[in-house]
Amino acid sequence: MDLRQMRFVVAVAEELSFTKAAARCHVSQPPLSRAIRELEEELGLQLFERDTHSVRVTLAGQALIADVRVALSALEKGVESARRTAAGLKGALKIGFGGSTVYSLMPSLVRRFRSSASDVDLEFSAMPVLSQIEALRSGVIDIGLLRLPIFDELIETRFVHSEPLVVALPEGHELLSRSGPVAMSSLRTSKFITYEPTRGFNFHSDLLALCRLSGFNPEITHQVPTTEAVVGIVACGEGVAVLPASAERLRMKGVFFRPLNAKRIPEHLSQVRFGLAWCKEGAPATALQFVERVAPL
Amino acid sequence: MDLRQMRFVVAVAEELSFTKAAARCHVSQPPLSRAIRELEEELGLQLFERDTHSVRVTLAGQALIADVRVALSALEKGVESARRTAAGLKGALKIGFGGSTVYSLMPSLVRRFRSSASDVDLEFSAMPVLSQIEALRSGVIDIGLLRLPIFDELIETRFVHSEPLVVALPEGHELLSRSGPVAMSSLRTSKFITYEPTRGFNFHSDLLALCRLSGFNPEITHQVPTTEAVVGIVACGEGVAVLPASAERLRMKGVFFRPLNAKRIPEHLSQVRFGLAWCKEGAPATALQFVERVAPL
DNA sequence: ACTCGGTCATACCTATGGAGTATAAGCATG
DNA sequence: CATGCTTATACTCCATAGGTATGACCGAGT
Repeated sequence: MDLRQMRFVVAVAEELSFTKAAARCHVSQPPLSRAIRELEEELGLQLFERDTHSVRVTLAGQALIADVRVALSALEKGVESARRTAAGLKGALKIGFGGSTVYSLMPSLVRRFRSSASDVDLEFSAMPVLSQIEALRSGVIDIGLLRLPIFDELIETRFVHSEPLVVALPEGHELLSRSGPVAMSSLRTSKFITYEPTRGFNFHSDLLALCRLSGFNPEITHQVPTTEAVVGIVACGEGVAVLPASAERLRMKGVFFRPLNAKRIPEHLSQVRFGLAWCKEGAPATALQFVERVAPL
Repeated sequence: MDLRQMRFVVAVAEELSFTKAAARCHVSQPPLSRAIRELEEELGLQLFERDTHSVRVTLAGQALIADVRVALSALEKGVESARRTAAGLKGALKIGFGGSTVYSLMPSLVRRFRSSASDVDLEFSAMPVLSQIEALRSGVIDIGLLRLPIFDELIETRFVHSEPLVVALPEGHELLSRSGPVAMSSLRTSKFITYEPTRGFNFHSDLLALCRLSGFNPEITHQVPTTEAVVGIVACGEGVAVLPASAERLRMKGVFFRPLNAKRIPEHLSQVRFGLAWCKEGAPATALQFVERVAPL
């Protein structure tokens, strides 16, 4: 038995006519007749009862055809499934997210992706940016959601959106008496809480640049890995912090946020850029699909 | 895609080697390599990643192969199913049973058949013998369980077993004072209850022959269609009845059974023969299978 | 009753392509 | 570096799927 015979048999069973079935299968009638006769001989079973004017399906034929239909549709499904897998619309995708991306970037991106690629099984890992880069290289994650820029020759990135900076001030801080943006220079005497300086994650150095631009070197009292930790320590009254605006969503008792006055600060310092990262080589199709669906060029 | 390619793909995925897969498929390696390359080209998808020393299945390949396996096994199942259907081991079988066959013949035959042909859907119809013959000819039933002999040129029969005759006597009948077999001649003065005389069903005429053999003409007071009715009317005290031994299983208040003394009675009259009947032409395979399983020659 | 139109089966030819053998090319392992 | 395994390529042969032409058969319609 081969696929050709399978399709022929199904067509004859549906048309109850060799001629019509042949037309449907885009072959002439004699080859179809012969193919079916050969199949019957191969199986040693009569599948159709036919005389010169009518065709009936035998019980054995019905039994066979029911399963042939199943086989044909499984095949069709398989091809479609393979296509979707190759296209990255089906399969698995491991997403790493870090820093404050969870507050703004991740939910909207994942929702957007899910709505157009519902067959992809997502797996999430919260991890700091540095770990993300290593995780990308080792295949632990396929896509990283993180702060840009990243400098790694094996990693490709794409910008998604940027946020202004805000200043987190502890309850009782003198600057809270005035409303409106806070100038960097007015933080000259404050103590700073910030992220740990890690390779590839440059928020720390950006803070130093910001302060120097305003003519002072910040006094950094604590360096912790996560946004939650930074804001938590600010809440303790230990100091102030400069953070991406989405950190404002972390409503924590004892902490108030003010926009940072961005006048006279170059954009690459006053805006935090977020985006995607993936391996240039060996990234699964789902990752590339994610990139294109979520952040088309 | 054709079946050949499907089998090749599955073999390569399982062996992770073109050479071994080719051996398993009983072809040499080059045709297999080519077939798979052609399939990949046809689908526009890479199914295997291969270098000169190792073969890996791509994600798309895995997706395809999963469904190909389903298709292949559906096909195998279909062929098997068709074979069983053609052989009469699968499908439907309509069984008609009549008279007293339900007391002995039917349960044992059906159990025997079920144990060896569990895929056949049975359908039962209780019907008198005459109706069975017509039902067989019209295809309402495929197999009849009935009293033999049947004389119909389109119907074939096979003997299964025979029973002796018994006499059903109403409570208070004089012959009940003695135990042991009852001679036909001692019923000379009794009134008789018997089956309706119907074409093809010859119990009635057999009773007349029995009585005449003992030198009397029976006085028949009631003629009813079923064994239950005959025994019921005996229970009313309206007369006696001669019945197949299995009728004894009809334990009815006011009725007692005695063996019929079979001495000097020819066997065709003293024994009731039961068996199967089916159409000589056009009987479904399940009916023929039933006959051979249940009453092999 | 007979012709006509439609059906499925048969005969035969052509050409596609599947299978084989021989061989090359590439990468591990010793 | 050589050997031995792998997969890929080149080329030939023939089995067979497909086509055209035709035959056999049956039902419908005149």
